Amino acid sequence: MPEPLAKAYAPAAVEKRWYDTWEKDHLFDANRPEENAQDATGRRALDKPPFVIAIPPPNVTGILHVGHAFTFTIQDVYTRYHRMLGHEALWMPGTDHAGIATQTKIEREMRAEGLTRHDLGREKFLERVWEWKEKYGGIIIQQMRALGCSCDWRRTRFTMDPKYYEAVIECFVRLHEKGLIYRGKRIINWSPLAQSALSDEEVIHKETEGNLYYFKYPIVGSRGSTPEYLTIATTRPETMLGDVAVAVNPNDDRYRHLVGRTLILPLMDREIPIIADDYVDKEFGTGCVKITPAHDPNDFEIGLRHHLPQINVMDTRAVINENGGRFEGLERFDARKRVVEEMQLLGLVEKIEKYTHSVGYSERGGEMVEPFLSDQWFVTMKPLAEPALQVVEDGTIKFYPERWINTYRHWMTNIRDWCISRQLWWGHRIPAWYAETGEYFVARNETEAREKASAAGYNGPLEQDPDVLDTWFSSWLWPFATFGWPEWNADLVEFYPTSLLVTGFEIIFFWVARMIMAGIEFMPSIPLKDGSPRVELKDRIPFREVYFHNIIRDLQGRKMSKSLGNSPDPIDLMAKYGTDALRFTILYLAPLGQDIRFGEESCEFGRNFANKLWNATRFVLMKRDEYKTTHPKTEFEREDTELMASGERELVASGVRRVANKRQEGAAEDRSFTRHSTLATHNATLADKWILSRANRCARDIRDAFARYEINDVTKTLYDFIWRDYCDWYLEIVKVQPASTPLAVEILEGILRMLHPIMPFVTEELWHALTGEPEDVLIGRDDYITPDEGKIDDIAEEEFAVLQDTVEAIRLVRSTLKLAPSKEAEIVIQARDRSERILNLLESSRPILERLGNASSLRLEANTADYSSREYASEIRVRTHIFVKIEKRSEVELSRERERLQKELDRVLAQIDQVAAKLANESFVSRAPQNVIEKEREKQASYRSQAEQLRASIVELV
RNA sequence: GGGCAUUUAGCUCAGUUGGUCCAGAGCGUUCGCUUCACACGCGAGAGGUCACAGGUUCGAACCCUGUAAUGCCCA
Repeated sequence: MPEPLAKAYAPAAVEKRWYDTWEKDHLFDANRPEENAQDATGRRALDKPPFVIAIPPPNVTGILHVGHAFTFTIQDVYTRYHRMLGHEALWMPGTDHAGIATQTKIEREMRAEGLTRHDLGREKFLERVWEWKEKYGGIIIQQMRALGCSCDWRRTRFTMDPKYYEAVIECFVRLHEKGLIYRGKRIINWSPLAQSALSDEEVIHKETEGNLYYFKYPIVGSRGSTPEYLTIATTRPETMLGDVAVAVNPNDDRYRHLVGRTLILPLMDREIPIIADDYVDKEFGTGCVKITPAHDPNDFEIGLRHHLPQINVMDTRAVINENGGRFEGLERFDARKRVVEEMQLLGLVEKIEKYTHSVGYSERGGEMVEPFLSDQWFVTMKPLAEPALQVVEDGTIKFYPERWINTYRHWMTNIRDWCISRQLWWGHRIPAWYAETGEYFVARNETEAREKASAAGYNGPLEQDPDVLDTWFSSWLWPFATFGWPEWNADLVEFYPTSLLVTGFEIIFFWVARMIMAGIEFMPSIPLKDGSPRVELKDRIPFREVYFHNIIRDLQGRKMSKSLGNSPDPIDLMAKYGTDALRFTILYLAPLGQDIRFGEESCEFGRNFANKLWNATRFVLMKRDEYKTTHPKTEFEREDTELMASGERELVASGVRRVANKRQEGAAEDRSFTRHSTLATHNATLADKWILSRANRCARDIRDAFARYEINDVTKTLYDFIWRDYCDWYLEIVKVQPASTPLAVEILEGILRMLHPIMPFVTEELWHALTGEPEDVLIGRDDYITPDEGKIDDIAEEEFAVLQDTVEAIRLVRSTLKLAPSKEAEIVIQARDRSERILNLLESSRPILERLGNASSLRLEANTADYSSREYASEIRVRTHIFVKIEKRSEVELSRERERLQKELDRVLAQIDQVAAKLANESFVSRAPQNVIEKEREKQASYRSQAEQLRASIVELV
């Protein structure tokens, strides 16, 4: 017998114990088809349909924040849900190497020791990174365990694992062979802090206050004594050192005559041409644009069109170099100041205006990005983008919410080439080897490179490109490289494409789009299970559904950030409120496609709910024990005896049959609330039918909400059903209707299963308390509840509503009379309109009315007589009229009663006016559907009689 | 500048294909309760011109148009 439950739920011990048990029992471990494969074609190795989620790998440097807790909870819920639905559920965990973040972290550490990476050299530096990774890289994985994540930890992957590394290199080589990777001198986004190139996606544009400087460039060969000038406008004066031309629009009449002439570039005293180009906006500034091909992407394009030189005036630290003449050695912002000062001294500054414009900043380092001309590697994106757009457009991959298709489409149709080289050491080194001749050879390794070189007639020394690849260039392979691509294996064949991707929309370009491209591009090399080629797009895509969740904000709507200190540590929250509480709260607050406002105190909500569930179970256990002592021959016992006789399974004296290994027994699938017995269906009272109806309605609604990825709806539906229906009403009724105890037990057991994916710990604990199952039988292996829609009973719900309404009316009267709950009262209930049906209904639920209304005597009658308002306080409802007898009432009480009734009367009268107006409206009567009109008529009649009775009562009170 | 969202009770949000629930819940608030699971609780209240202006309709929180505010993405 389990220990009696404590009075309040204390999560800490429970969580640790169950998580350990789950891991020990391999609950999270998906079947390994490669171990079971029958033959080389991997003939169906899984006996269940797979459900697979590949985790968006967190940075190996990361620690868990609330945003992680949110996204991981969603993934865990779906994984556990599908596991219980009978799928081979696999949640594939891992981390990425986070090139820039990790390298800067280590470098910062080394700076404290007065070291730079160059002091160590590449090899030693990488050793140090690996050491660090081994030591601290697992923190977030441990934290995910605390969160309850049911990942298959045996399969944990890291983007720098040797096999994964090979996959990345393979991908590079194949794309290069296909001509989709090229090396070139282009303007890229340069991060002076990281000393590396960034992709367009790693740059954040922010409106920034700055100045627009108007500089005068003297025109060569000006006639007359006064020099002629052309005025250009720029936000980055320092780049003028690298100017090679000034451009005007060819249709600009102001300057047309000057095209072809030259200017003196001040400060540098260089002669530069005036050119005409369509790119120039006549309206902006003066209509004259300085052209600096080495420091602006647009100027770069113009430079190419006009065959202009590219003068790079900065080094990689954004310090002016030897091309900047006497400005050499100045940092970019100092250079800006000096340039402006000197131009002012020369009298060449026309004006300086305040100007707000968009400036790029590094997503990581936060510093201003410098457009920079350098040799980098690029992926040609257009050919990859086309099919990737198609599969989303045609629904082969579904987005939730759907509207993200627009964003996706926009990016895909305006896609630019992807700069994938990074000037770092930590990452996948670019597999290109350079010859002294300047030629280069892309190969899987140095040996292969040498072969290629000698085939090309070169046998001299080779040097590998020092740069590494963008981290995203490895993570775009995640959904298949984690399964061992490019090698064929049964895992890959069984589990790819994955089922669901759960991620934030902020990485839709970084990652989602690119994974789709990579899947389509690379998966054709892996044949399908039956050995046939993987040609169709639906077999090549990396996932079938994408759930974009939004970000978590604080209660003021601000983004969570370390610097604001408004980001609570999930580990603290779990310790304080319980992991289940955190999980439940976050999900409850998370409508699909909307930001979530979250504060630490929000967790009280989930904690209270967990505690409510805990106490409900305590109560049910208590009632069950009572029931068994007073009903020795109960359904429980009967069932147990029968089962024992049949020798089918071990029995527990719990009222809930053991379900362990049920699937293996090939028993008929019954996943409904009443799978354990038929006791719920015979002798069912109204309340029994009602709770069964509500339970199945709840099960149906959450199934639908799961399918729509409206997971907050799932939690809301469960919360309302469990607290409002089951606890508030049904358990109260069990107190007066002990015969309903077995059903209450069954419903509770079903509740625990429905809730388990969301609150895994408390439900596991309570389920064992309820069923008495041994530790190795887990709720997470049991079946999820399947709604029995035949049990959804509208009539029972409608009838029960009358009962609820009547009880609430009694409570209202008692409350306004300030009758203490301990004080019993004489109560009369009349069925209005002499309704036999209502009368019978109330009669059959008499004990409930007596108990919940706390009546010493209860009379039920058709409305034959009115009771004196001076003796009886009353409340009128649509179906019933309630009287509560009062012994002696003061004038104050009488007037309070009168007030309440008057208020009700006013409301009813207003209703009558409304209805009357409708019915008097000829177009309503002639055009509205018959049933709507009918309802209005009924309403009118009902309101009228209510008003009548209210008036009568009031009159008596005066 | 383009696009996507949001705007309902003091706060956070529900509101299903326009017609019942007098527009709901949680938190907060007021009143009353140690009623034999739960004070992390129970019962009863107060509190909303459903952002604004038009339109469609017999009927609009819901559909259409416009405006405003806020947020995000892209340029």
